[in-house]
Amino acid sequence: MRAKIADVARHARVGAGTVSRVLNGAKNVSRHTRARVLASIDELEYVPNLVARGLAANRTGIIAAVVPALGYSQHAEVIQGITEFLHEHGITLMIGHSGYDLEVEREIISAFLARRPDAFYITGVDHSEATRRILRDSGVPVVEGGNLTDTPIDCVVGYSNFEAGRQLTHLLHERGHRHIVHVNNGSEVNDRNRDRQRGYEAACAELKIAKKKRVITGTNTLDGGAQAVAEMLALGRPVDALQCGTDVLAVGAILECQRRDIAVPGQLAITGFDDLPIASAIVPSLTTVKIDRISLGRRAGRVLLQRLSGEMVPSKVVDVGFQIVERASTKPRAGR
Amino acid sequence: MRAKIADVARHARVGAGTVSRVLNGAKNVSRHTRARVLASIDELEYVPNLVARGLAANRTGIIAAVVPALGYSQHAEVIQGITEFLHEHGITLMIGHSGYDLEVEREIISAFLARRPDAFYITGVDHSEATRRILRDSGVPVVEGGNLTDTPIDCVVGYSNFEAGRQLTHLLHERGHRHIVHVNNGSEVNDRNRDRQRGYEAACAELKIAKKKRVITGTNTLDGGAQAVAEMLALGRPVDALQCGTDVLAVGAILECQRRDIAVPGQLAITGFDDLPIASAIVPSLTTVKIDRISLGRRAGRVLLQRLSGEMVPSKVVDVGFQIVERASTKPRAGR
DNA sequence: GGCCACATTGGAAGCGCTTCCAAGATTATA
DNA sequence: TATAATCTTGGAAGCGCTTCCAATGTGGCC
Repeated sequence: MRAKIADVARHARVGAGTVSRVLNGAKNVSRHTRARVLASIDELEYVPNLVARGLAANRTGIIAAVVPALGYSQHAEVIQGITEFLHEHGITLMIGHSGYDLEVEREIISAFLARRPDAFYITGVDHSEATRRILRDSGVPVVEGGNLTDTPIDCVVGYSNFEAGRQLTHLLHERGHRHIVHVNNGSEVNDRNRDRQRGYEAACAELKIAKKKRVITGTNTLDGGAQAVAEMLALGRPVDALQCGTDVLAVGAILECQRRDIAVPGQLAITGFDDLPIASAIVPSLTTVKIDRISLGRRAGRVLLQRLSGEMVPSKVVDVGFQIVERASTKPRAGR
Repeated sequence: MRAKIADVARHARVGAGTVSRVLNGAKNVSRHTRARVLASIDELEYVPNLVARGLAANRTGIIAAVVPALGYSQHAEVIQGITEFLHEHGITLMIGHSGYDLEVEREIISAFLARRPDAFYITGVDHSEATRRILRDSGVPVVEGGNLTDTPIDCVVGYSNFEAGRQLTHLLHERGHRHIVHVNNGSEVNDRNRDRQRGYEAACAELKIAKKKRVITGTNTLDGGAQAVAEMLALGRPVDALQCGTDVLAVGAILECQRRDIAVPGQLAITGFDDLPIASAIVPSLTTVKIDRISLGRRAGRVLLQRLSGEMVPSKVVDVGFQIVERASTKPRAGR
């Protein structure tokens, strides 16, 4: 049988309360007693039962995270950042994925709540009213991640997808493009992609360039990107730039252009979003938006920790910024 | 305040034990009582506290998973599969990553054990002796995933990396290649990649083709694949095929060949491993090994569930198989 | 009608910990 | 040295649930 706190107490000839105090780093334990307790813990190979602690202390040391899908490295990286940071603080992550469905998201959050997590991380800033209410009522700190909003449930750590989309369009405009089509992933609509597109639309208005019918692809896949090229050609109007909502779409588009012998960026400039590893390796390399998601995750972890230690968070909204990386897929066309 | 079981009991005019029985689907509760309890649960919006249940029942309903890194979609997909399956059964996943470091893996497992998971999923079949001992001593069911072994800690769900590597080499041989170099990722050595390489070596021996010095790249990245091409050229011997340990390396190699104007598969055939989405989209499309990782995960979840319901598992070793997908990167060279 | 087997139920004990309170030990102060 | 203030400490209560045991109720059977 595993040793329990009473065994340690008996072995060290102290009360259970004292062992608990040693374990939790309370300062009012004499050096001598502490040493004896630590020795006993060592000898008995005692490992505290965190389930029991969770019940007694009403703190589980667990944080619940909900992402749309783990398979996309973007989300996985954020989770990795959060885990890395929190692990150092003895906190464990419980994970679920919603498949981009807000109703599923709500269900998962309800289910997680029964496990009494100390805090929640959820992806994005769009959630059903029920979700917002459940989370608010629970009184648990919540960090939303991956975008910005003025009305977070509690806190938000992200970057402005709107502004990034807007700046990309401006970049294309500066490079001489006037016929820019936006490619969005229709099947996995979410606030991040929606805001990127809104940024594009805002820029079009600012620049007074005609906003082309955007090409909606069925899925956020390489195939979707290829299909977008086909749809663009079918538009029957001149298009000189494709602003894709994700790198996956953009890479799919580049590869399709390779197959169709469309010169990139000569005939068609292409931009992505995410700076996946493939973005810098593909020929031509892809202009895109880079977000350091591991550090976004770590940052979210930090905020989570502050919130649950009761510390006041300096700001409800943490902007980790983004960086536009210009590469070959949008280089100005030589000799024009 | 949240309702607790005693509140429900009082409201339904029954004992707490009866409510518990209703909650846990015990059959010895009269229809009438059950209905009354359910009504009270509904009315009070009672949600059981799973932490307390975990302590009392000595079952937490949590399964711990340890992967090398979440950022690689392969692992994320397995996790997604496990989660999907287990969620339906009210089980939640606790997740950690080891960064391909067996010592870190041990630490994480120790830390997780304090949370009393009902079972463990861990990636791969290579673990430190300490890890194996800790897990054995804990008496918790363990599923190792992603490879096969005759000596699992408990159970294993995977496929034969050895056999896949071996068959790939045979395929290249059938297509007329005799100078095959294996590219492995040196920095993240793990049993899966090691076994793929061993399969290659076994095939070389069987086919009596000279085994070239394998090119070791520093990292499992696109850059690593590009570098492998450089190293291969520096070998100063004829090489007509590159058998890469992962799709990432293979794609990196294809892109480097594009830059260096090496015809694939004309001058050099290339194979990968994993069947990432990019494998079928890239030009030329990549011959690789496909594993349905989501269903591997679901399968692992099923075994986990069987193990912890005490059910006898038909076999300690579950082989989910793999599939070699031949694409353009190894098509026989025309006219020879 | 009496007895037994079985179904149903209430309630106490206990899961392993934290935390509060009160008591005892120690130190500072006069 | 006496007293107050402060540090340590043990131990009980309690976190919200499950589960066991005993008690009650129910019906069948002779």
